Amino acid sequence: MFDSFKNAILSLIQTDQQELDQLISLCSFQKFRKNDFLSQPGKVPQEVFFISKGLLRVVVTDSKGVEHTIHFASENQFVADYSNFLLQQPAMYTLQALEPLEAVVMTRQAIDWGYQFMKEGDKFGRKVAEFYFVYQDNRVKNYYSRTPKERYELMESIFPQIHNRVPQHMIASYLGITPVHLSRLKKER
Amino acid sequence: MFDSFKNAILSLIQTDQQELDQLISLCSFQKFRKNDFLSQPGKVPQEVFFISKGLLRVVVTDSKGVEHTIHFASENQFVADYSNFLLQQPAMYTLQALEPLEAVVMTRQAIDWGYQFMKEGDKFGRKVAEFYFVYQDNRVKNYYSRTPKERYELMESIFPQIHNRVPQHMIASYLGITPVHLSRLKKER
DNA sequence: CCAAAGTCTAAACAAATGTTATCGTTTGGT
DNA sequence: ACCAAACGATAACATTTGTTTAGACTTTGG
Repeated sequence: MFDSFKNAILSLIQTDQQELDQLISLCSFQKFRKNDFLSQPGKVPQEVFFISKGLLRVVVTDSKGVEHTIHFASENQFVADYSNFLLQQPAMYTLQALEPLEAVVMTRQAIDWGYQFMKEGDKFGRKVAEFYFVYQDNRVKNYYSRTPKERYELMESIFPQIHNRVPQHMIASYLGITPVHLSRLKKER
Repeated sequence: MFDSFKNAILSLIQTDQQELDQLISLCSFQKFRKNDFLSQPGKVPQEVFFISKGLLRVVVTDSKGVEHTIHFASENQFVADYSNFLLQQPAMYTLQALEPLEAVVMTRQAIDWGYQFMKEGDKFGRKVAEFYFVYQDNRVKNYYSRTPKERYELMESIFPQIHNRVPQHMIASYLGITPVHLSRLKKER
């Protein structure tokens, strides 16, 4: 149940079975149905999810109530409203399962315990933060320097399978355009 | 010369004079004139800068040769092509001084030394990565959920002084619009 | 198995944003 | 102090992207 979670940790730091078991004893395992919400805006995030199976999207809702799908996350990825988890401020992101989903739930206590007591706890946190910084930095870079059409082609080359897993209007949203416009771009190509 | 650098570290972790002095012995101090480049695309970044005085911009150049100003950084901030520093890949960012600038230069060796030998080295790296993750996450969030006009007003409220320090075409670029359009938005307001 | 909801495409039109060119003004170098 | 370059505003026009609506097709749930 926690195997892929353990492997993810082991790929980033050196640890031992005892540390891992103690960490896992502070975590839980949770299943979600399609369309379920893992978390919603308003309350301060108290957990980070590690997806062992399934797919979800991260949504931000603007001041006019329009939803923007800004991330997809699937197997073997950590996901949360990590900014507001760190800042201990009310969440702004909605996390919604797009497929039946299974996730390890790391609570704030588990994470704090890891930083305090695991030999390479801080290194683990550093690696995760670095990984997601790089991810976000790429997003920013691409948003500035690529047209929607280029972003679409980039996404196609990186995620050839995503079309089969999520509706196109979410992909359009992810690309920062409307579904109608995405349809147009696909035709033009 | 290294005072603000020391304070920045002390605000994130606990350390002692000896650790700090050893770290600083691995760093250098460098001055740049206005318009000088701190780093340019192509070579693998080997340093992270800490700005003690002045202002710079971070630029990404797209496939058509168009420059996009994607960040400004000033006093008491760390700055680098951090993604490619971490990935050890050729830089994509240009760092250019917009004012006479003074910076502490942390080399890769200094940083690796810190992670290996400072008691809270990894924690420091974690805090920095977390800080910049939050910053980038905000950028992404705002880019998705705010119009250029809203981003302009947001920037005005956060950086009321930036107009006096950088030309408007760089601000327009930062907002993701053309200078002509920014001029229009300012008029409409 | 059917009805309802969701999905994709398409067309016509509207709004936002980009492009180019011009003109004063400011700035920087000598 | 002078001149060339950079800068910011503006207008006219072009292009991109959004909005609305409609229709065909698929999926879903009872």
